[in-house]
Amino acid sequence: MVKEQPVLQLEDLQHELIAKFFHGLSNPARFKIAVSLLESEKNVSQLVHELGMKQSQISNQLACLKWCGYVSTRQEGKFIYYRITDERIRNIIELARQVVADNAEHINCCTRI
Amino acid sequence: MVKEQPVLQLEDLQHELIAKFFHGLSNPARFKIAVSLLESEKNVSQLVHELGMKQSQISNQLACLKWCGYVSTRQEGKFIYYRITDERIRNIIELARQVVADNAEHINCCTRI
DNA sequence: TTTATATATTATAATATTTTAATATTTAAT
DNA sequence: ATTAAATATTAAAATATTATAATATATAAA
Repeated sequence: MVKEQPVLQLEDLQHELIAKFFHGLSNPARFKIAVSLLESEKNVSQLVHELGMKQSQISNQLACLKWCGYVSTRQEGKFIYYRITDERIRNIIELARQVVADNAEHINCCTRI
Repeated sequence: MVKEQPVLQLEDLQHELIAKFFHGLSNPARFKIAVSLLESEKNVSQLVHELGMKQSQISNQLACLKWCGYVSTRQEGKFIYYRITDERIRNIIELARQVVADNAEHINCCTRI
């Protein structure tokens, strides 16, 4: 009666982690940064210009993505280049793109999210 | 000079839709509901008991998931059964589970998300 | 060693999301 | 027709997230 509790808690924790993982990709700014970095590694200034967002937002969202392991960095002089750490991110985004393509209207008009 | 603008805007919109799609799975309650429904279709009461959440939360999150096309329903008397609409959701979650398994520490300790 | 440029950090105001309680609606059984 | 059970909706308080401006830090060039 008590024995299964720890397993359930672990599973619960795992689910919360995965939800948190999705949360990383759930913000439009972060998502666009991730998609852009899938193309090639880029430094902060390049992202600022390409995406037209404020530098502080790009930096903040990059910090978030890095902290969660989505992206890694390398320094080259003054510049810091960001790249996608795990190529499986590409697969996940591609799958999501397909699902969304078939459900765009639904998702677009949803006002509860 | 002006010609490419609409394409960029469309792509931007598409990215926002995909981010919104991820947002659907980014809430622990919604994510646990989705995972549970992958196992089999379930009615609201069953989810309430299984997940130990308030009925109004389950209903609200189900409405959200339904609105966005993640789940569909069928009625059987007083009961409304929910099921996952698109099996590709399963693949996306499975991929995410793998990535998270290799990055659990990172994601877990992330305080910026 | 100043200065300029690139990036990071912090604080905060604005906004969005989540949870909950209360209430409404729907359906089936009495 | 009433009642009870299942589900949905609403509104509001609590909480979390986001965007921005201001500031700090780090690096390289002058």
